[in-house]
Amino acid sequence: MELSKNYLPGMVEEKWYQQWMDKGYFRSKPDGRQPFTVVIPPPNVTGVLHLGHTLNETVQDILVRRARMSGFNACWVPGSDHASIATEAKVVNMLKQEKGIEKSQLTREEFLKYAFEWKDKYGDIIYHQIKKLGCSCDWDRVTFTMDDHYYKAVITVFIDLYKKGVIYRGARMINWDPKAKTALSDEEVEYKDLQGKLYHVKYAITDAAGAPTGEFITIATQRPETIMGDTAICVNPEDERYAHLKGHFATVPLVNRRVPIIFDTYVDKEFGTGALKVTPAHDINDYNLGLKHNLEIVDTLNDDGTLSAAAVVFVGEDRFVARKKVVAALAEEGLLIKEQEYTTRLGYSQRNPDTVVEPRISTQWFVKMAEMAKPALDAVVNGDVKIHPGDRFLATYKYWMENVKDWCISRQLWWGQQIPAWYAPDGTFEVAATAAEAVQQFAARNITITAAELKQDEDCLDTWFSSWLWPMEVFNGISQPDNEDINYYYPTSVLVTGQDIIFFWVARMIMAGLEFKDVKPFNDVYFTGMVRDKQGRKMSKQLGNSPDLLELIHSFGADAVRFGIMISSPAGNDLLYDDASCEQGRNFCNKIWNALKLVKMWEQRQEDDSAAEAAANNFAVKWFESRLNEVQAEVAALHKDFRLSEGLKTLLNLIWDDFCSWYLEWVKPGFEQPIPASVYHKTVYFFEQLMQLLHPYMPFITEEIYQLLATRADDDSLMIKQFTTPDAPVHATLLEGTLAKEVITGIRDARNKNQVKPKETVVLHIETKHDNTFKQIESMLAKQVNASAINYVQEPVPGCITVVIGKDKFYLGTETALDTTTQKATLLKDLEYLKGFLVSVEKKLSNEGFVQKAKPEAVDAERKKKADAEAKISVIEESLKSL
RNA sequence: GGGAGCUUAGCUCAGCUGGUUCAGAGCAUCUGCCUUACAAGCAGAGGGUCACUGGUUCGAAUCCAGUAGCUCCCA
Repeated sequence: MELSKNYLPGMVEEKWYQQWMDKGYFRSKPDGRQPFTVVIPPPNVTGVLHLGHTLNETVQDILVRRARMSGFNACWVPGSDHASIATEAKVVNMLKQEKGIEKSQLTREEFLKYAFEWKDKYGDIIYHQIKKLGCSCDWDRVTFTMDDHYYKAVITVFIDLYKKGVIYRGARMINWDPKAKTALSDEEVEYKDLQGKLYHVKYAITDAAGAPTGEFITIATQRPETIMGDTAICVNPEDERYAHLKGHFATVPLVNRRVPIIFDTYVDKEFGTGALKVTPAHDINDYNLGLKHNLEIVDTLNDDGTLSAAAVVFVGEDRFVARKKVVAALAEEGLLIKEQEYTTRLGYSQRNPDTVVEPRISTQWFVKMAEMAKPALDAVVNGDVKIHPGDRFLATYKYWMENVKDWCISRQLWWGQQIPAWYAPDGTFEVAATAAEAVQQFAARNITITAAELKQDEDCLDTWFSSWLWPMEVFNGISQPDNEDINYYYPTSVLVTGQDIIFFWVARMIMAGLEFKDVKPFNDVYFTGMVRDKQGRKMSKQLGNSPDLLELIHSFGADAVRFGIMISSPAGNDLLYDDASCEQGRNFCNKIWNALKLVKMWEQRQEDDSAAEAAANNFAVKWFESRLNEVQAEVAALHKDFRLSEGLKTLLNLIWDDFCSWYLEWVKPGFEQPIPASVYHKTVYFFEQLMQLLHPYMPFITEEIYQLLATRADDDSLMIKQFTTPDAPVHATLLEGTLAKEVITGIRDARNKNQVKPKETVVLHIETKHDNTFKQIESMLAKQVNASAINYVQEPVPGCITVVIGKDKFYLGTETALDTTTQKATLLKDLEYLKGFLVSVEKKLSNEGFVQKAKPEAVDAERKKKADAEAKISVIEESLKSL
């Protein structure tokens, strides 16, 4: 069979993914084996996968594939998230731009139909991408957070928590997104530093009787447009400037409202003028002050961010337009004292990043968090749930858990699970799965009402209120408790996700798991870093620095992309993505492919082992076997610590350097020469082992090579081939291998430095006390340094290039005219280094503190180093003399 | 303002429980090679006061404290 010049990933990937699917290798069903369960962090159905997902999915696939090859019943559940607010915004936009339809023109049902169409389209794109990447998900288990059973589960959980008193409905200060016109949770608000202005405005004072005193009080505010909602002025009780104003009132400009002057230590005397305008409807701190001092609440904003009728002036104007107008009006009335530059922090909506969030009082549904937080905190603190890497995120997690506030879960949206609360015309309500059940519950309270008279709550639930059930409900753990799957697969093994959703998702999943199943949702959490471009910038559509995954796969191959993303991604650290690392992956594939071509060339050229060649090659085989065993153990250890990037690097070196550059060159027969059969079979075996180790990282090329190396049975696939336990490596052999490499490199360097042409052969004379060591590697040594003959000598050979490696000396007989100066320079440099080294060792040994206090092993080691260095020095000195 | 992390070669990063497996890898650079698997390659080479200042110790890139700069999270 003719093998192509370079590795061509396209066909190979298509072919193997289809075969794996056809064979059902991705599928998992409960059986006697131990499960290894991973649930995908469901991507939002808002768009396509980006490199962050690529990293995530690759990490999961590596873990899952390795587990599957290690005797576990591996199950990776794919799926997607309905992403309530984000998707609804996208659908609303799409309807407006593509069809000219406003959301307000549609009924809820009509809108949801469009939303589901959107979800089908983008869900499919996402799944297609995950497949192209080679992910071994169980596609029979695809779950969407709005599937019927999932919907039901969310409603069940809502009702359950409501009945337990954990969910409540009430008017609270919440974060309002005026663009999406919905409430948000605290976590959905992102703060940005901004240059703003502080306006100093004076309010006229009246006495207790209402008569103007002619005095003014000046306040400083960043938000003059909220003045119309002021219901008090507050000063610090210890502030002497204002002490005389006790019992007085102030007049709110523009609306002439008479408001009390109150005293509270909350106000910072030093800030601004020391006097604070209190607007309980539009600031969380003012709200709290208002509660404390029983202040009136005047809500001057509409839900779209325009001023409401309660504002009296500038009604209907947008809040930012109103600000300008208010400032102008105040200036006109002579009430604006000054404007001052001021750095402030504004909250923006996570999903509508241009929209400034308004603090607003609103009746919403909340989850009490404090109770649930406690066990979830303990689970992580006592190590029941282990976070990787290290404890880096423990402090953050702890802080959030200990200071957690109630979770606003209602959203004024349609795309999501509709809140199962049923209202009677008088406003009283019952929480129940259906209207019929609600009717019964009303009846139990002696209220007779029909289902038709009931109105279901219009709002839907926060997306995260469904996502937090993910590890359970993908196995129907809530909707059908105690089914076979949930009992077998739960808790899941490891969760792989970005550190940015530690609170949104990870923390809440732990709470939900403990609350509803009394069992943590996963044993380990592996946080990946954020993918940035090579300049360290976040990937964003605006910058256009986010590569398209399918295009990357198309130009480099899926394995190369997986390689590229993994090679530079230490756990938890951000990674700077560069196409160059995919190129490196592609080159690696090509290297492996070419090694295959070489080995396949030998297939027809095997000869009986009787030839002396077999024995001569014995060392290479022995050595690589040990190397392989050594690395196999190393990789296993790295995996245990989730150091996947290191694992890949280790395998890259093993394959490229040890296998291709050393081993294959050592066993390579001469041009069109035969190869001993035993060596050939060993080589194929090693190659298979290497492919198996690499398979979790680069599944396609490894399977392809495995299948091409030998004729395989129909059900023989690398994907499901089980790992065997490595033997212990032979230490002495490894050392001999290292020595062989050093000698070869040293001699090659000497050839280079002395400008011996690569094609010119040399005669190699070895002066050593260990002839046997070199005799077993003689033929490969000759091949590697292009020596026509090897002799053993006791004396320096005149007229040769002298090379000293360790305690052995090598003389290269060559036809090239010799220039001893370069040799001398090399030797002198080595000598200088060794002498310096010897001095430092001797210094250590003559230090009494060291000899007395250091561990005896350390002292022995130093003594050995000293002897070693001395021996090497004398060897070099001898050589120098003979030059 | 509170918390966490980072600072090692031109660049991106490894360096676990202090001691030649301790100063390493990959990219980039330089020098030779179109050697019959691979030029997307091969063979070599050069390059670092381990941010700074102290401390602990016989011994510090590694442990501790402080300083500076950067990043992230929270208010």
